[in-house]
Amino acid sequence: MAKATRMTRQRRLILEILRSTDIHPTADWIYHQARKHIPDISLGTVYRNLNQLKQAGEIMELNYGSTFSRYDGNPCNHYHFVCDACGRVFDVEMPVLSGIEEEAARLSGMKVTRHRLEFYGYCRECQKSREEPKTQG
Amino acid sequence: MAKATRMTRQRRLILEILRSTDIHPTADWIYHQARKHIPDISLGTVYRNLNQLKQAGEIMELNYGSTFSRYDGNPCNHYHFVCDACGRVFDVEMPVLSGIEEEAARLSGMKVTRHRLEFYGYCRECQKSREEPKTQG
DNA sequence: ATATCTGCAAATGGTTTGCGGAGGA
DNA sequence: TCCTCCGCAAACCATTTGCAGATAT
Repeated sequence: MAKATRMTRQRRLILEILRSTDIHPTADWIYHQARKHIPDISLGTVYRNLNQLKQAGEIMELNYGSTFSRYDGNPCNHYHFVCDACGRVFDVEMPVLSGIEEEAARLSGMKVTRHRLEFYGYCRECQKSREEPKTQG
Repeated sequence: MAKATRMTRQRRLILEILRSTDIHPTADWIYHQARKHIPDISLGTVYRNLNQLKQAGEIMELNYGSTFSRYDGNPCNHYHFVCDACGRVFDVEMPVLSGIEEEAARLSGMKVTRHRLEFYGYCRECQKSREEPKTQG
């Protein structure tokens, strides 16, 4: 049977923080937010709870090329856009592709249980800042 | 102007190793293969060249949830399957989705330059080993 | 009551980097 | 020639973990 878990102050706070933002924060950002409410919470506790919540299917861990993970409080599958310039992650309001997991399963012979789709490029802000300061060619 | 680069023995060997396998190896695996031909090659050199080749668009770095990266000698976009049990990465012979980057750009307002699609589940071998040793309920 | 969780701090481990010497163009 | 690259080894840094005390249930 599954191991029993406790809803501690720390775990509840971390989940609340993650559910109330859409910036896909890093563990460190969550840690600093959490310290505003529980000043002596430790970074280890943040990581332990993020892993526990992930295993429980309450949140998702995102790892898109950077040296650190970001976390998403929305556990339902959806797609992301990652800015190559600033590294920020945004949700893409696109309907989840239907039938694509079945197609991948048929083509590969694997048992497919989920899929992940990400887009890369430049976000609106970074597009702008690339246009303005015309560097000499 | 772009920085000049040299095709050293080490770089050529690393690219050859990566081009001649489809197992999407780790840096360490590449390092051990390379040592068979250049016994005193260093892991640092492997990493430096992998990064250089990646920047040159010759190879791709894959980071799918594990604590380490895997590398792909095929620089053209294609899709992958990652086994949740053994961690191995396989190519999926599925045509690249057309028009999806444009759709994401339209929906999000971002400048989309590329996308990545991954499937997760259990590979053929791991499906088998999950069926056989019936654990008692 | 007691097994899970916490804060603390040290350990881990994949990856990066500074250095002085080597070698590709 | 000379500038990029190499091997070596130490540094880096996000994440994990051992421990002893705290706490949710």
